[in-house]
Amino acid sequence: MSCNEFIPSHPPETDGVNRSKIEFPEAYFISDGWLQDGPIEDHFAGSGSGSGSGSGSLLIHEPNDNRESESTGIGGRYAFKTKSEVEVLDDGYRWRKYGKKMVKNSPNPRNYYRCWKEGCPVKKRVERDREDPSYVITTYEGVHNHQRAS
DNA sequence: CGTCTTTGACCGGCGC
DNA sequence: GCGCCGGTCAAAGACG
Repeated sequence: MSCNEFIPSHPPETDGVNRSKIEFPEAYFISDGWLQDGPIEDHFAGSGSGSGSGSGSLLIHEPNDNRESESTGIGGRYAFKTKSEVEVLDDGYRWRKYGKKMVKNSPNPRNYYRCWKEGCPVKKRVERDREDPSYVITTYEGVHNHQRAS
């Protein structure tokens, strides 16, 4: 509960644009890679290591522009690696923690959050970096169906 | 009193 | 067919 500058409650609505830029101290975005057991570091290493650490901005990349998922209820997936101590920051959306799970790949537990709003298919998954506890990997799934309500 | 958090257990899916 | 893992839900408890 110290540095709570900003938290991407959800990726910016990319209307036709599958690319957005957000001000962030230090964060990396995972594209289609997705968070799985292993490739995580690979993606981070490739995205951050190559362009240098902490450039100052976060580049959001939309893996698939197919909105077909709407039928299923899921919009898209977004993963962020941020240097933060807190995962739950109220930036306009409320998140309700609905589960904690220990992943074999990480000595740290994984937290599951869901949009507090009813009818909001948005889900959030937060996990601490395996080698950098100071870093948190936040994964957003879906798009908000309602306006930001606080 | 209300709200939100936390833990455990359960279920489903997938792999071998 | 069985095992494993991830994911979700529920209830209780704690705190403000």
